[in-house]
Amino acid sequence: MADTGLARDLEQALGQLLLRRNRSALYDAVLDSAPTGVDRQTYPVLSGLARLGPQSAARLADEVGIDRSGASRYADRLESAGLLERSPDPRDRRATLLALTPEGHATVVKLRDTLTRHLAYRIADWPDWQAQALIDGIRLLIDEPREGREEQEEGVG
Amino acid sequence: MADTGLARDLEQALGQLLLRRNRSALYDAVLDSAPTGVDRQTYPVLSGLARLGPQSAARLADEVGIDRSGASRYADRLESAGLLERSPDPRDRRATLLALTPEGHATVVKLRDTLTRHLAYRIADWPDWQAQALIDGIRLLIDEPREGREEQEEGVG
DNA sequence: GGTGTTGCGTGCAAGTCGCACGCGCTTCTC
DNA sequence: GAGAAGCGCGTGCGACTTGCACGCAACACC
Repeated sequence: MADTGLARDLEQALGQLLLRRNRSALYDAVLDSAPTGVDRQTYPVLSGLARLGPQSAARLADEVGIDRSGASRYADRLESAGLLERSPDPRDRRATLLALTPEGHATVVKLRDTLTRHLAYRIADWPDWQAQALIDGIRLLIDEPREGREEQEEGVG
Repeated sequence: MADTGLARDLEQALGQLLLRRNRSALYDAVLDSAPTGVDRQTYPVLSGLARLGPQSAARLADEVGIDRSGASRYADRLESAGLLERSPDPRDRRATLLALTPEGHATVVKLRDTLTRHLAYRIADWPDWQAQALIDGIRLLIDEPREGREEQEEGVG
């Protein structure tokens, strides 16, 4: 069982990781070369949609952690960039389903591949167990806080 | 040596962790109960100052990853909240040193302790090696991108 | 059929972010 | 030493983001 010294170290490390500088270092280079319509704001929406599949704006906003209004606006951008399509939900004509177009899907795949390559380069010298432990640790860390939720689909787009 | 499958998993896990929702889950509860002047924007400045010791606004902004103007403005807030003091640098009268007041220092310590307690609770069931591997992994991940930099002081406030 | 609820998209105000400017100080050059 | 060039700081400003609140359309319940 982990003691408080470890917790303190983790707090420090996590704090560093979440600093804007380091978040940017991990993502900006990739996103700066992203196609029109994709940027720091819209990428999470795009990526979340790939993860969840066609979804309502509200559900998507909740997944990403932004306001519904933001999700709607960013969907506008992605839509005019041809990466996303709105279609009425056949089951509920109030609802609008947001779905990636083939181009949108291809974009997500390409961006993810680029990110993956960057990361692969960065962890190239690590032993496998170290990388695996990092992955497991992160997953443990972000799975727990979801105590309020039940459904836990993890479909990869 | 880590292969690309691991990199892909890591990309997915990291992406999730950096989502606004999860970042918020880790920090918002603590920051919402923070004293006047401390919020999502000013906390990194406060914390960075504790880490680096008295520093110029420019250096601090670089550390946190925001613009100098932002650092200056957030310093204003922290200053009027009594958590930070500006003093002219005796070596260079252009420069202004930002330094925590005793109250500021106490605030950082308190907030860090709270964060640490939250994390300790969250990792309570983990085996030590898992927590340690997560910490090491994060540190490896954020140390590498600093290739452009030389100095690497790690003083804890 | 009527009433309350839900999902959506937009208007709006507050806040954030980064560029660019002007001012004071330092450093360099002669 | 005196002038010029460079640097650090704080602020004005415009573009953008963010979340609340509203109105509209559609559903659900009685």
